[in-house]
Amino acid sequence: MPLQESGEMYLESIYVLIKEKGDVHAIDVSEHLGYSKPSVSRAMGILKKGGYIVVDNDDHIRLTDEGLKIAESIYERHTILTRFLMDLGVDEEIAAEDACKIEHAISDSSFEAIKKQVK
Amino acid sequence: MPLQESGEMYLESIYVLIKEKGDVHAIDVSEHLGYSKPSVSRAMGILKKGGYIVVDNDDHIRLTDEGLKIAESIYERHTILTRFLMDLGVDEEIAAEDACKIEHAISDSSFEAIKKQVK
DNA sequence: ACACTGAGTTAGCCTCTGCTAACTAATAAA
DNA sequence: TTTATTAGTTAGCAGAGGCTAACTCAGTGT
Repeated sequence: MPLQESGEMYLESIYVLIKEKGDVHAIDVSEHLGYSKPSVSRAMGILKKGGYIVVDNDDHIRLTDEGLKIAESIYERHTILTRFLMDLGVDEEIAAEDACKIEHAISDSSFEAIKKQVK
Repeated sequence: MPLQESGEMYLESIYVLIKEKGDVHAIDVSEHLGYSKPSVSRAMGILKKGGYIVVDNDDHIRLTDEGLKIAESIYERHTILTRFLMDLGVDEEIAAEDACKIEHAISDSSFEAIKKQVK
């Protein structure tokens, strides 16, 4: 089954945390997203089963190639959309919030069109 | 309780159908959105209870002032966002589809910023 | 050695929002 | 008149994705 919007959020979160601290546990994701531990635990189970992440014996969360590909693409959408809204004069915080909603929703063609605009 | 995203969709649909045909029944909403009759029936119950619509004895659906206010604002978002994406070169169909997702998600400030851009 | 803390999991609840099946009631057609 | 169609409703299922409560288990401190 294909990834839901929430799955993309979790992957993005993992990706960002790896960039920031190099080392991610479920608890970090939990704090980063403001979700409860069980919510994250279940989500990790789904991502594992889907082949998007791998969890080692020390509970380190790692992205698979597929997971990384998706996380990178969502993260790019996030940064570009945030920048785009900020360029239009929207406050950084609100821009990031809105980018977060849009990033999972729009088509490739709309995103590419906006991306061209930002450059 | 405040309106969910789906509630906004139904209101917008009712608004558009009133503009098109002047007269709306649940079955029209059902066909317009591609949802089953029971889904629409329940949604109408929720909108009624929330004071967004009124349904008369002949099952005509009518927007209340509050319902109209919201429907108009969503519809405006829809048209502006579609136009915006089309201005960037996105196909009309895809633009409308993406607008539909974005219109419920973004903040007023982001929308106003985009709106200024379109003018 | 025993108890506390922190992280992860399991079980199970809730809401939202789609769905089908099946009923009701009114109108149209044979 | 009896039947068929059309519209709306009721009952109940499914799955996504939050949540709390409570358990496990490892590492730390007294």
